[in-house]
Amino acid sequence: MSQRFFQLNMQFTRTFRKKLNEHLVEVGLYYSQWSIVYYLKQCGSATLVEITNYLDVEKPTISRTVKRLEEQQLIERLPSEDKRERKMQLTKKGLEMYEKAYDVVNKFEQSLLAEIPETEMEASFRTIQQLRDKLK
Amino acid sequence: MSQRFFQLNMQFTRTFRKKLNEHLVEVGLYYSQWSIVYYLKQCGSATLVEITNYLDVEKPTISRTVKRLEEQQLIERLPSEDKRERKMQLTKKGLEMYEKAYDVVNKFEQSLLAEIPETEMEASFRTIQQLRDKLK
DNA sequence: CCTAAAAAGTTACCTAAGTAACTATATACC
DNA sequence: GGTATATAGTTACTTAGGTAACTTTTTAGG
Repeated sequence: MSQRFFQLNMQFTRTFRKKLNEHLVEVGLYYSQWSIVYYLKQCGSATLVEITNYLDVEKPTISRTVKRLEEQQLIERLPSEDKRERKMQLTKKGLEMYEKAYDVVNKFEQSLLAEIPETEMEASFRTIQQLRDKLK
Repeated sequence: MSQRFFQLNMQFTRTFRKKLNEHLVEVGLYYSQWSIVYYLKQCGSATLVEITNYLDVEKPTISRTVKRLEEQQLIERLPSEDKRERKMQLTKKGLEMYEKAYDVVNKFEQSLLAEIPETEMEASFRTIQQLRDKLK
């Protein structure tokens, strides 16, 4: 049973990402980009290391995705005292993108959640949280 | 709350794969390879399309991973009537690999599951299963 | 029987995530 | 103040996943 849980969950997240990407095509964003745009909206601005810590993804991966977001002019660099760091924030265009993408993501997630009891979701949330904490 | 569940779960599976890969290094296998070896052990033999359907991963991805497993002589081709298909099975070396990797994976998964109540795990399993079914 | 459609794999090329090794800047310590 | 260490980010290269387009073989329909 335990075996199967992890396998099932790996498969689910793979398909989840795939389907969400299909929906995000219409606004011109990938899920990986969305997760950074989402974070920057919440916190206003952040360095690459801060994004790395929040998403728990390695620096080179973040570096590349941030580069693409900058090329699309969805985010921009902020001046900083520490010359090593790149502090980024959403541009006006990025904020508009956030609004559009939020709708797409939210609609998709809500459609999945319909009919799943809240208590079950809460139990699942706790479980995944505990599992994640153990990994660290 | 729902928002966070998907984000949390994506992050968890990413870290899960990473850590499991670190453990699997000692037997010389990647998680993606393990999932194919595991399936071939369960069903005896399978074509690429059958593996594709079981894992819900696209054909080119499976094709590449199978190629590597064959190069490592962990799996081998079986003769088949349909000249299009490649029916694969574990070699003797592949079976030995299965045993070693099974221990690694099982130990890792059990260590994560310790202290998590069974009822919570069952609820989580049902939830992920329902979510996955909705995606299809 | 012959041709069109379907199915199994492969190839080429895209994004996503990882490690290792590097540069440049900032901090700590003697 | 000068040197060693730590931190931020990048570059090069790996595996993992995806799509689109292709070849080869099989199946279906006329």
